[in-house]
Amino acid sequence: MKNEFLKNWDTQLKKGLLPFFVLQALNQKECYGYELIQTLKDSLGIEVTESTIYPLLIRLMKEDLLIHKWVEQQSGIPRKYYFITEVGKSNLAEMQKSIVEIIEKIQQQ
Amino acid sequence: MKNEFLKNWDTQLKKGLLPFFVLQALNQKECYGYELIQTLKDSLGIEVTESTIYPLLIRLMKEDLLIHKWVEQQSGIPRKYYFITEVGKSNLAEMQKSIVEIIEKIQQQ
DNA sequence: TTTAATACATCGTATAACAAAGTATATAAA
DNA sequence: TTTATATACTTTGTTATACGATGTATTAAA
Repeated sequence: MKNEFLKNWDTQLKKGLLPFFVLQALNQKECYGYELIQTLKDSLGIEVTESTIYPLLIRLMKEDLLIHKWVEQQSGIPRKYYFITEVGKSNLAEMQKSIVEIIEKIQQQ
Repeated sequence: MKNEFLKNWDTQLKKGLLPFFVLQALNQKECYGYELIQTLKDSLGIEVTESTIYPLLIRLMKEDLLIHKWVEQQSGIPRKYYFITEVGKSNLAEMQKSIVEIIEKIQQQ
């Protein structure tokens, strides 16, 4: 079991990595919010709650990195699908560069 | 020049990585606060201000990951040297494991 | 004598994850 | 039938932490 310090640290680390992982995921395939939570968990082992993901998606839309489209379902609640924009793609590319640099710094020490 | 989104993202990423880099640096060699700012910049290219590093060091001491010792100088202001504790070392080891896992996740996609 | 570098400290602000609570639909179990 | 569970989106309040701004003090160089 992780101690308080490590749990807290994990949370802070997530603050930086989550926007990157979300843009990365949406760059590969459009998703709706609830689906994204599953995707992050299944493919990356990253656990996020709805109260984290929905405000984040709203923020990324305000920054013009994402757009959304409501899609009605034959049954059940409509889904809000998110798509990465060109702005989103260029920002993601910058983020990838930064991440690669940081990884190199971590590995070279 | 980075846009607002990316500058902000850099800051958030730092929130997670900084405690790791600080512990890592102090694990290699004890430092005083002002020296640590130079070390982080010179060896990792990470720019932090005093209003970031001093509260962080205080926090890591409260968590028992660090201890400090004042060292008087022949001339000038006394220096507060920080040393990593056993608790600090074990937490750093956990952080290293997490970081390695995250790097693997980033690289495998 | 004034500027800059060294060295430590603190206050206020902004950002963002997350718990908690809420709304709504659909299905399976009791 | 009622209840629980899963799906799907939203918002409010709390908490953690980087950082700008500001302050104190010492020393050396311009």
